[in-house]
Amino acid sequence: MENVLTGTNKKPLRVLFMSNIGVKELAEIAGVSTASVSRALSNPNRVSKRMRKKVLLAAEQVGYQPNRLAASLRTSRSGNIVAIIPDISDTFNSGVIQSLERAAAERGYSVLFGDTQGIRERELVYGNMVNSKQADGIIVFSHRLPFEDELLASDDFVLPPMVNSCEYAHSAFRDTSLLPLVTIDNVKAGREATEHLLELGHKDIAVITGDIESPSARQRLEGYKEALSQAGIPFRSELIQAGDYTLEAGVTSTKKILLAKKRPSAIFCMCDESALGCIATLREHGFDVPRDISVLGFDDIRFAKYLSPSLTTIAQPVEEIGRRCAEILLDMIDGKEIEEPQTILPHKLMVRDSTSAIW
Amino acid sequence: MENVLTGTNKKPLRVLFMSNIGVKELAEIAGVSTASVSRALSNPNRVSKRMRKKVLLAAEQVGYQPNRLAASLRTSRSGNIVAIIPDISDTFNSGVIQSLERAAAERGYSVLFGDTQGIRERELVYGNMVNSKQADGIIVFSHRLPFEDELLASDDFVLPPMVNSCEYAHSAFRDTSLLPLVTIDNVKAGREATEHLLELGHKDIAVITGDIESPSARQRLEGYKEALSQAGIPFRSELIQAGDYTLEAGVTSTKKILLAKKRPSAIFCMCDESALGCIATLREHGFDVPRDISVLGFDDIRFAKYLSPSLTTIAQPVEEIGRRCAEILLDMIDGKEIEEPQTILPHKLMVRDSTSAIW
DNA sequence: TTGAAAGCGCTAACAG
DNA sequence: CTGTTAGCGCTTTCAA
Repeated sequence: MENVLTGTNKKPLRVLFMSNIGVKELAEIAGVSTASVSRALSNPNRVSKRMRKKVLLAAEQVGYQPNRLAASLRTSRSGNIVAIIPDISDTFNSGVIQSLERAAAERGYSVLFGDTQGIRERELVYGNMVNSKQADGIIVFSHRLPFEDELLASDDFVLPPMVNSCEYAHSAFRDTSLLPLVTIDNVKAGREATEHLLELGHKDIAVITGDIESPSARQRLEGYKEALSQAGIPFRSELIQAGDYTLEAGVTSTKKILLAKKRPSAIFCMCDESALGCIATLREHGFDVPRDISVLGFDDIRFAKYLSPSLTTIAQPVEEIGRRCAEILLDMIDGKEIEEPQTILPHKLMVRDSTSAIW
Repeated sequence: MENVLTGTNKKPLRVLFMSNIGVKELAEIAGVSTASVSRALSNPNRVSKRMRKKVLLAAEQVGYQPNRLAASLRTSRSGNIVAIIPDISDTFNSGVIQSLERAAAERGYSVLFGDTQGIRERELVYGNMVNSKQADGIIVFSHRLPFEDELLASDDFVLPPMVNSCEYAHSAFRDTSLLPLVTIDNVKAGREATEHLLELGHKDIAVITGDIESPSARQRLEGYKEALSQAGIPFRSELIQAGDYTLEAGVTSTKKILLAKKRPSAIFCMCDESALGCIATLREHGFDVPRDISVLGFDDIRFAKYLSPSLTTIAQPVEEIGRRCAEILLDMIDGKEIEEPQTILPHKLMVRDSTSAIW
């Protein structure tokens, strides 16, 4: 199985993808030991300059490609992290993912991504990748821990390096208060969104929530209540529609809202995609936004400002959320102590054309 | 380093994440050989029922988790494929990715994704993951092969399992005619899009193209020319604006179009995101769509129909594209012969509200 | 600073 | 059908 690189010049029957040379062959070619090859390549400053040069040159010449699987097996570091995401095609998520991936790449890590569609089974599959050594850590985009309850309840089970993105994971079987997370102040954001509408003179403000199981949605609703209460306006539960952070929820919830006896003059949607569905539905039913009904979104997704009308919304620092998640997770993997588990990033109300004064 | 599982009952100083038991320990516990353990777990039908039962039970009891890295090293199958994508937050791409990932998961594969931002460097990094055995195959979303030209030019280098998604990769150094790809008939789609506008009475039809380097954009333009020529309308290059399949290109190209002496009555955008930017810009300049100018998109992204106006566009079978890409790639990895490298899927013109008759 | 050698955890001959 | 054993390609003691 010798080939051109080792001197034998007869054409091999079939050259596989690239020269399939390992440390051993490379060491032979360079005339050094495998240990030196490994060191020269992975710990360049632990060998002499000459050695380094010799090895690097040989590696270059034969197009040596280290087998990272073997290295991982030996070092028990896979160099992968896994991102567990309910829906990767969601515009807000994909923005976070993008910066996440970039930040991870900068530190030499790749991102495996698992789109779970919210299916428990699939969460478990991806959560298990750390067990099976395919990944060194996990970024969770949902509020559920990707492990069997049985496992979570066990004392023998310690959570692997893990970071929560934009959510507060909780479990009946495990204290998650120390789980690092990167998010915004959702209560405050919900309050500010509502205050904006109140300032415009709206009193009947409907809400299309995110997944009501999710702490982020509950917190935003909390903020809504706070703002209402501060303005002396009673909370009316019939104005609240349970959604799930999707475009479709925006559509169906809006239809329900339109059936109510007293129509609200404004709708606070807990994500921009829902707002998009909401506006489309309102238009379909003959209502103009914002003239007849104001709509306020959440996230400030990439094209919120290009919609018609451009969307008033709460901007989340997508890029920074992703980056911080990666940084914290990689720090954990490196064994660093995380001083402050909760990273609360600033949000910002973006006032555009989908909201207007009621008179 | 014995622990509870092996009988010693003193609490270990620190229990690592899960019982760190390997085939060897498991074999001992089950009272069989490591080979049998491996077989029972990976090739259940190659062992007796009793053996299977015994091993599975023991594995269950101790919470055995196979180290997939080790298995991969041994079998030289990583179980990963890598998707090389210019921009993962692009709505069309993320739709394809989603189904791709699902289809891969069904066959036991995970998807590593690399967002390249169109940067050559990063393409090479991800392309190299097959060399380093981290992935078994590649799905390329761009028209560039993710390998150094030097490598491509070399006879010793054979392409790894690879599939092109929605594009025709080409290289000056390598014949890519046999590279499997999954796409639609872009020429025909471009023609049909244009014909739709012609039928509505439009004669001055501007185009905002995709990346002009990309075959898909060229083909769509080809179709545009064909339709024009068939209608006896001369092609005018000043109507063509070079874009790059982004929202921002839609904005800037539209501004340029509006500066022209003779304003077109319709604009054909080669992707929906560009169309979104186009429409927003037209509106900003006081033009109503479709009354003043018709706009036609491409892709039929998830929310095209919810935009205002809802977007007339060419629908691509996103779900099927992703699935087919995965299937073909995995077949290649499994060594199956691919009978037909080109998979051309049907597209469909979706007529909505952003286009209308000129009179 | 370098080399020899052990072994990460698994699978796959091969032999029984 | 089951067990013994030899590695996959790398890193990392340990000794020189």
